[in-house]
Amino acid sequence: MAHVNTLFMASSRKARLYGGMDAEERRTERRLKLIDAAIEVYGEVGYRSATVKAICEAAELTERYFYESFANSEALLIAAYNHVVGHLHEEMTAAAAAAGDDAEARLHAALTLYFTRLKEHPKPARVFLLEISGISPAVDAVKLDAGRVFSDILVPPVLDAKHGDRGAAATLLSTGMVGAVISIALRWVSKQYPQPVEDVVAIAASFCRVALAAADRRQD
Amino acid sequence: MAHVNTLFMASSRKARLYGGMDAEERRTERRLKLIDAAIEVYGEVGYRSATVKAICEAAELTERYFYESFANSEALLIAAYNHVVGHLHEEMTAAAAAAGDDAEARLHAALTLYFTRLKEHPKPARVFLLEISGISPAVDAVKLDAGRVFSDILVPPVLDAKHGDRGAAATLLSTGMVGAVISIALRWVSKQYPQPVEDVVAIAASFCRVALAAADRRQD
DNA sequence: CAGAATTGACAATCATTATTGTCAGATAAC
DNA sequence: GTTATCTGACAATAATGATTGTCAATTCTG
Repeated sequence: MAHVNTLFMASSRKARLYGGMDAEERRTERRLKLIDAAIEVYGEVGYRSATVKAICEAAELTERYFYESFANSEALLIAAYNHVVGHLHEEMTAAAAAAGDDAEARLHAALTLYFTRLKEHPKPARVFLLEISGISPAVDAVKLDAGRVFSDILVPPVLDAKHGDRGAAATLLSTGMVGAVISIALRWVSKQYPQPVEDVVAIAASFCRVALAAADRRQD
Repeated sequence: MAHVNTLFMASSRKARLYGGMDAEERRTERRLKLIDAAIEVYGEVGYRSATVKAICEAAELTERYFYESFANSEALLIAAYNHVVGHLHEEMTAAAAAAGDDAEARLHAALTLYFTRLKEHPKPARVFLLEISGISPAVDAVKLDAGRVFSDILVPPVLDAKHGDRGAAATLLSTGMVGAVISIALRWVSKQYPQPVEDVVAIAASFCRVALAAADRRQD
């Protein structure tokens, strides 16, 4: 941000063009290239062994641009994670919506999309299943948040009428459900997809049904 | 090992006593002190920020003795993990055995012991729930192994008569079950035990029942 | 007590990588 | 073509912590 020419920002005139893009476009392009490179490199060697230098080389950019877009390594990990997971969650939501109103059918559709994408893209899969664990409190918080979204897509929450909030038991139920699904995914991915998608979906769904049934009971 | 006086090892004569202990006793005592100190320090600041120096200070030993007992930091983490988890598994097995023959009752007893210990010992709990994730392939393998043992205690495996092995689906089921229980434990611990033990046990058990039911079906 | 083994304190080395800084060459605007 | 801006390569700095080495003090044996 410090690099932007603040002198001319206020005027309506665009910044100087390079390769047909103005300054801001170039910056966001570089940012995206770094995120893609990060996913690639994390997928190869893991976050912990991924040096800033290696990521920059993969992105065909120099360290200078790394620090233009990210405060530090961890910020890039978080950005990459949100990039991958945000997109996946959008797709899952769409798949669930397309499956109609039946909770079972929606669950099945969302899970099928999830495991299908996991199989199609092993490297991003690695990023958000493996690399994200135990880095720092900040990263943990991001992961926790994503878990909540994931859970809400699979089994839409039933709000406690009294408190306008979900109860403590419901929180543990979705935690368990997400933990089960992620663990299954993790093993499936790291064993290089031994079972067909449908089989894995069926097993994952059986754990989701625990939360689903509890939600139904709470509805009454 | 290189420090042991090999010249006199072969003879039946004990090594020189210090503080009433012979050389080997002193070594294993130091090793244990290091493991205890590691659990303490990991519990305070986390594995990642735990320096060798800090652990040695907590153990009231110097770095020299660290490298006498462990090749590196990671080796100590693994030893500490196995120490904690091994003991816990023994207790769980005993609790299950004491509960008789009913699968449900055994499951309930094992889970109750598990969550009770978690609450009694927050620091060791941290070590094997949090600190163990994503350190290295070697550590992951240790964790995977412990997961298998944990699963077998909760829901004893039904072996496939044909292959003398559990099927692929059964593996994913136990993975999911363990993932659910661990995730629930993780959140419960990190939120400082908001619910009573029985409630948490009940929720965890509902996920275990998925695997239990599947095992029963396979039995027929 | 004399001598050997053992211990504790601490310095020295070594390795790794993030982060900042410099500068020459490339590119666009006028 | 000239100048200001932007870019890429790479060096310099800094910080951290693991690992090894040294040496004097302590504790045992005979």
